[in-house]
Amino acid sequence: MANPLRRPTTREVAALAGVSVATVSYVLNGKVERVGEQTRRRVLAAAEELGYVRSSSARSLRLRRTERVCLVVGSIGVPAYDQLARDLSDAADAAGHGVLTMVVDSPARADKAVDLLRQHVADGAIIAPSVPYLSPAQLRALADLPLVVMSNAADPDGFDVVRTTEDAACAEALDHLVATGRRRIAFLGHRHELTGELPTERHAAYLAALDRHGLDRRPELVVDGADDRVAAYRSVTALLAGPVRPDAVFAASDRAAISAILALRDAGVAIPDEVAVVGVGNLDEGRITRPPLTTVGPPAMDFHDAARLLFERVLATGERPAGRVITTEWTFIRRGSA
Amino acid sequence: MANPLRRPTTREVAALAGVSVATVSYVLNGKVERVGEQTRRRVLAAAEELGYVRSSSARSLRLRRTERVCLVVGSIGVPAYDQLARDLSDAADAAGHGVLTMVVDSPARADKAVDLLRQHVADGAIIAPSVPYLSPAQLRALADLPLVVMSNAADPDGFDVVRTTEDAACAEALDHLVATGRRRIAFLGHRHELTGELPTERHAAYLAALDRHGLDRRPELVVDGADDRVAAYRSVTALLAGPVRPDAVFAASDRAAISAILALRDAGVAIPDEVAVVGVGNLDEGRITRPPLTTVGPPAMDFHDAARLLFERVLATGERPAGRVITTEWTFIRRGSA
DNA sequence: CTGTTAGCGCATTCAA
DNA sequence: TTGAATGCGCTAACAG
Repeated sequence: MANPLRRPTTREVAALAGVSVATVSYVLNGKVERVGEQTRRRVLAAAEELGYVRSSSARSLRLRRTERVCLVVGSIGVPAYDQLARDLSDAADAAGHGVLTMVVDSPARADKAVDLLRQHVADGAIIAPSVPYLSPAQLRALADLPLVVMSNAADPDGFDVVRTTEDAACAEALDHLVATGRRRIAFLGHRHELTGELPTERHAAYLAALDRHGLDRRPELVVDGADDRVAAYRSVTALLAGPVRPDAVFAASDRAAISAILALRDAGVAIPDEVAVVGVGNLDEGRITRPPLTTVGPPAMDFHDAARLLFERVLATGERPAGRVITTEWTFIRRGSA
Repeated sequence: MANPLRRPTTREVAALAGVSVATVSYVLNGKVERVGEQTRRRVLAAAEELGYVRSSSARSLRLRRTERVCLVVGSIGVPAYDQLARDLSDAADAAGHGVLTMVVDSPARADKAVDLLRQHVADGAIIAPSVPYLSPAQLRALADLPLVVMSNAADPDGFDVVRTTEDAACAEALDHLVATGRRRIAFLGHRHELTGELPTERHAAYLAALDRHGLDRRPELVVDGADDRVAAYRSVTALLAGPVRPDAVFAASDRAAISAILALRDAGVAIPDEVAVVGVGNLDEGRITRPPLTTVGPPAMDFHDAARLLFERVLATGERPAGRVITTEWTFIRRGSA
């Protein structure tokens, strides 16, 4: 198969430098106290000359750790993940670790990701929010690995959990819609929310709010679009031409909510007078829409806590910490669109 | 450091099944012809009972390959990368490989990525388009590894290159702007384009077009925003209030161009009559703006070719293929905004 | 059909 | 301060 490209080994470096492999290892790992300055320089020169690069497999095998962590996301192209990746990378840099990202966008990929993680491709992992397709059983299968799960659906079980109060915040947003007279509230969901296989909070919050206020559940008002700006735009446009004209749109993502605003404006619908719009996520982008987007989310995108939890686990030397829970406060953020 | 979680090994599985480690290996690797059905089942049962998972380090060390490939991107949150990740994952699935993604969003991260790649964390890699911070020298340092570089700035040198004709397409777009009477064309660039450290085609195409048509280069018309929708919106808004009011905006990304359209509309500026807008990338999202976005890009997002090149290299058994070049046709796509 | 054995490249103990 | 020897867990050649 793969061209097994031969790379120089410590043995060859040792030979060239006229020392033993042990000495090479000491030099390469900065055990300065164990080797003389002369030797050190000779080894470094030899390594340089041969273009030596250490083998991560051999090193990980010997060390029983990879010095890498993994970020598991549901898709690339989600703005919030960007910040998560940055915050995790910062923490990883500080710990001298690398960061690998895995994209899980189908059940098959979830299996593959779990396999790789169990095979110890990294020393720990953060499961980003809203990675569907990863079942509780799969999470449990990973519990040997230092793990931080960002989900409200998970309970700590050998791993840490980072939660949000989005449930309550969504409820508050929906209550607000009803309190301001909205009766035909549309829901713009993620694809996996609409198939009904995977339960999700935002859809559940929507249904609960309807029930709580005695409003009818109208299936024709529940449409697709939260993962895809174009789909969201089209869904809302279609809604306006449909049999039940909504007087509010509750979108499961800010991206979808922003598309909804564009669609409504293009259709000449007044926001929020005729149709109110609420998103979820508190993207910065919501500040530049007209009207500015009313949403539900954290006050600021900040994932340092999650990263910290992960590295506390990854670097833990003795007993593993018990499963911890951190809760990030989400609130209803009222701007102009509702 | 890391809790070196002890996992069962083939040896233990072998002991429990009452066979040798070789037999376990045969069973686990599907060498059906080498082992009897009875034994096979016993081994599988033992592995199951112990919760055996193979060690990727040990396996990679022995095999001299990881059965993983790497996707190197400049940031998460770029819509085009989404499709690239999908196309690469499809090819990887077919080859039984895993996909790891690395985010390179600073020179330091570029170094780290190059290190990991050289340490053979994967059997090959695709460098996505517009990953700045990766120097030609670093690319050369990686040339031992099967590599596909998506860049117009690179020449094949032990690796394959996937190019686009965006140069010509940008030129055509800019010529069109000038031909339709635009004289004060603003440029909305990526941050790394504006610092001047890293040359980029789109900025170069912009400057070349100005020169070609004898238009003044006006530094105040060159602004930031191509990486960030909010920044783009603000840049354009600021431009409208500035000393030199543009009559066209050439944005280095469609995301920025879309923000430009929003900003112009919010300011009551007619598009394209008063100000024309052109983006780069041909995102689907450009179809839902008002007016629809005029852009430069490929007819469709499709990265199968790049993925194919990579796996041809990764799976190549004999001689490595010489560096190949594939060129993707980009065109000027005229819709409503210019 | 199954077992024995020799490394893959590296870090580390123990002697010198 | 340095070197020789050992083994991390796995696969594959060879022997039986």
